[in-house]
Amino acid sequence: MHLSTNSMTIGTLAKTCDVSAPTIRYYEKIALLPLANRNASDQRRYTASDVERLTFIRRCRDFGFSIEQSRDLVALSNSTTRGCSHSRDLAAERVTEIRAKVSELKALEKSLKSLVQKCETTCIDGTGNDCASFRDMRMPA
Amino acid sequence: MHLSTNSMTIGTLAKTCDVSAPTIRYYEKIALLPLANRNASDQRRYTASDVERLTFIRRCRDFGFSIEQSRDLVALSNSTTRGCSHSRDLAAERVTEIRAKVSELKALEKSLKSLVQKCETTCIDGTGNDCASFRDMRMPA
DNA sequence: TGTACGGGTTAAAGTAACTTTAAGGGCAAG
DNA sequence: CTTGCCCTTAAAGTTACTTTAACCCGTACA
Repeated sequence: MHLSTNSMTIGTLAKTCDVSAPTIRYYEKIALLPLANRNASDQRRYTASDVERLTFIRRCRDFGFSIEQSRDLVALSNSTTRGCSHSRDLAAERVTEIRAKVSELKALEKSLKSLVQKCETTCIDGTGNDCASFRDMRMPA
Repeated sequence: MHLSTNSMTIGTLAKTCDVSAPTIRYYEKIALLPLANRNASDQRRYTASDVERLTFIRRCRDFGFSIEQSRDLVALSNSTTRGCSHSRDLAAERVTEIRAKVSELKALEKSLKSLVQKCETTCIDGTGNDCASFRDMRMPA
């Protein structure tokens, strides 16, 4: 596999940035990535700047930003005239959301653990109908 | 609103169990709920046992079980012959998944916070291109 | 009596963010 | 020369619903 940084195949770009080739085509279709250059056989060829852009997008997605938010962030990160304070604010918002999600999940973990606990202490050999956990889960608010 | 527990409308069931009416119809379509009884005007009518079943499903979903897992759990919870150990195991698995998700999110929170931090200390008034955070995010692995 | 309102009904399309499938072309190695 | 891997496209599938369009029904009010 020849990986001259100046004309990577989609497969190479995919491996380099750790996304799938269909996802790259999908990103192109929704214009998150620009239309790729093509070689004589009409195959997409990519360069180092594509690696950078896709890596940036991948990071955004890893950070939990939506496609549309990632699109904004790409635009902001390429802007020479606008500051990055908007991006900073977006990131700060994400931090808040993530904190909320973490507490939510912790509460959920606790509930589930007590469900398991109850199941273990009250109905190890019982039937579903007798299971205390199930009984409680069928009770409306 | 007459809410004789013996013939609730879909709207009443929805409110009681805190799910939307379209969702109830959807659950019926995918056979997570049985075909509802109809009144003379062909409208769905529900009873207390429907409230129990839907509440149970709602709980499963709140616990983060997929529709298919919830379907299993409903079947298990209604079984008179099979124990609930399988459900207990499913719940225990969820706990593990949730723990992993929590650590993941915490790590993410940390990264994002340092991103915000960097942005604040190095480029409050800079352009996107100069922003240290952006620069780093474009660097492949 | 008429009509406006707040329910209910259906099927179908939209959503996010891809993944999977089908059906095919190109090219290098064995 | 054929096997195998990579590439191409468009379209359908996925999850768990939500939204929309177009309609029916019973009742409360003027």
